Amino acid sequence: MPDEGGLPDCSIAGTLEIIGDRWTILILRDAFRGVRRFDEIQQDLGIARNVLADRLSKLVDHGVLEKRPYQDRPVRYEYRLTPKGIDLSPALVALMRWGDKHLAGDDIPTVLVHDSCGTPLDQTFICWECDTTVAPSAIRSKPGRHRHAS
Amino acid sequence: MPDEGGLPDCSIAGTLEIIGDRWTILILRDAFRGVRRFDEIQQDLGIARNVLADRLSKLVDHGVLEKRPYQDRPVRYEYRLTPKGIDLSPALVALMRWGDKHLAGDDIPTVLVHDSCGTPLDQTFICWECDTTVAPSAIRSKPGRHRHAS
DNA sequence: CGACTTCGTTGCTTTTTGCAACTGACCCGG
DNA sequence: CCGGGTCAGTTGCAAAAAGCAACGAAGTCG
Repeated sequence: MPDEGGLPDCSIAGTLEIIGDRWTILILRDAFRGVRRFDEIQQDLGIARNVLADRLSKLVDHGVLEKRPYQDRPVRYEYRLTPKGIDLSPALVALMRWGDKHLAGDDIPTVLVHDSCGTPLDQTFICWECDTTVAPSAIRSKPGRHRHAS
Repeated sequence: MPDEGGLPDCSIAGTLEIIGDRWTILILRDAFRGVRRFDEIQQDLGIARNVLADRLSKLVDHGVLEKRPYQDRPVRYEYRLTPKGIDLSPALVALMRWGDKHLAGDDIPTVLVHDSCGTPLDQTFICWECDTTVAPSAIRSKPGRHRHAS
């Protein structure tokens, strides 16, 4: 993707520069699921090996994944989510939930539940001031701190 | 992307088949921001015209966008989000928030606020049983193989 | 009529992917 | 110590997708 001329006017664009291609989000999903080794990921996704190598190294460069040895005798590496990577979970979950609602039909592959009580979770917006959940229609967007107008 | 054999084992994969390419999410972001006409989108994103035409028609095919005339005398069309498309907002917001936190530094381009009180919003998981927000670390995923009445 | 606008399509070039074979480091059994 | 196996990539080449610029259609305006 061509550089948009310095800082993106929208954080979505910036985020997509890092994870916005056909495979990267799937690689991250695997990382969340515990699929962390090169061959494992490759087989799970059916991604070309060279492309996988490229995506992994970019994710490491961006600090989303971390490459670390998981055994010594033959040194083998795995790719683990960093805290920065783990912070992507709401995004992955949002994509999953959209697929559940609009694509999956009868067969919802995975449900997220509250660890302690087992209840399926909801993902929402919250206004701490009003102490209430906020529907998408009640959201307004405001320009943030000092930046040239669009 | 090759069909993964009928049922994706994960709704993320299914969702990405529809919106998981370099431009589509940006097109949707524009739709949310009110950028809805062909030339407007094309200029805003710098996307190639043929690619834009292709993405728009695919989004219409999938029922995420809707093509409708916005004037008659010369018939002109715009692309509007359907309810299905609007349902993607949590995903877009999650991507935006990640960019805000990890990429933008001091300079947060856009802030989402509660329409009625102006307070910045939070995006969280909620357990209605416990009536509490749930941190990502307290989320467990469960296979959801069977019908979960809609 | 010719110029201008909006929304694309067509043809061609460049970039990115996909594929399969190959390297290299290490282990193990015989 | 030799051949086979595993894991983590790399290399070279073909195929698919994206980028670019020019062209067209359908309508309005002057």
